[in-house]
Amino acid sequence: MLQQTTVAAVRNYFLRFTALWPTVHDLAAAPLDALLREWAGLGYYARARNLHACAQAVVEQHGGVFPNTSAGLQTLPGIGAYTSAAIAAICFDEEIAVLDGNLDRVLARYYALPVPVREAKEELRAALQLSVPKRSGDFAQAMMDLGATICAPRTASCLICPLQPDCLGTRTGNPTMFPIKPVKAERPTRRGHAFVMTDASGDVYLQSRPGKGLLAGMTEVPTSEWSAEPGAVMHPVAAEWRHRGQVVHIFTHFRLELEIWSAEVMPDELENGWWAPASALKGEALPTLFRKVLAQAGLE
DNA sequence: AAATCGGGGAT
DNA sequence: ATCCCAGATTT
Repeated sequence: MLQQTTVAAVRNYFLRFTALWPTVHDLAAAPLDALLREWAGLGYYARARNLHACAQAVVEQHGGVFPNTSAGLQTLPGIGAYTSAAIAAICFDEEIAVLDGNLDRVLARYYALPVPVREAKEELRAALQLSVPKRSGDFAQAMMDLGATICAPRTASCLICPLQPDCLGTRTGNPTMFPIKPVKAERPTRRGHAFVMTDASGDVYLQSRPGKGLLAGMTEVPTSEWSAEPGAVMHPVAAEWRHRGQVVHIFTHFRLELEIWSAEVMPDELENGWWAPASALKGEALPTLFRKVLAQAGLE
């Protein structure tokens, strides 16, 4: 859950998940749909699929016991270079370097790294590995906390930093210029229409998104294609459509502007999805985008 | 190597 | 408005 996500955002999700599924066996036995519903709103939904696949791999291929080495852990779905090293160091005292986003920044400053971190990741890892002590888990967490507090993204409190006086970034007089950021492509805008349909009793028409790609497997209301130029409105069924304004949503690599339409329709004209009472929307696997859409249409 | 994949808190 | 978060996987 914490991959690219702050503790504040994760907190309640973690508490909910561990209450619902206290053991790896519980998680492996749960239906994926249940995980996606509980994950809704947290983002990066591939993580929920990976978590489920990981639990099943641990149960089915490792007898319900996690591997106790970084190499073994990294074979599991969703557990990559950082997470495998973090678990191995913190849980099993493996003397391995743990690099998260904080360490990228701390090390880029410490070495006054003249290139973006991505171009020197393995060199940084090798350099940090030389400093890993016996208490590797404590060291990993201490270094991450140093990055989160003293060597923070916009503020470098060099006067109280224990890495002095060796930090080359501090010696440059401008440590916060590191890490050097790669030139970022500007975020394009995509536009489309979203259609919120209710039946005579007020139930809302929902459907599932495809199993791959953006918001894979999550719940949505029907939309048009999303494209650079706003297409003409093609309502899914004939009805008295009302324009309910616009929803703007920012994804990692594009900005989305959806025109919101609502109407009461005849239920038998729709087939692929299902009808949900407004009171049940809370429990659906609706990502934040579609919760915004429903709110804009006057539901939720 | 580059692109994909969410959402929100801090500034 | 911008940055970036206890990154992983696919292309």
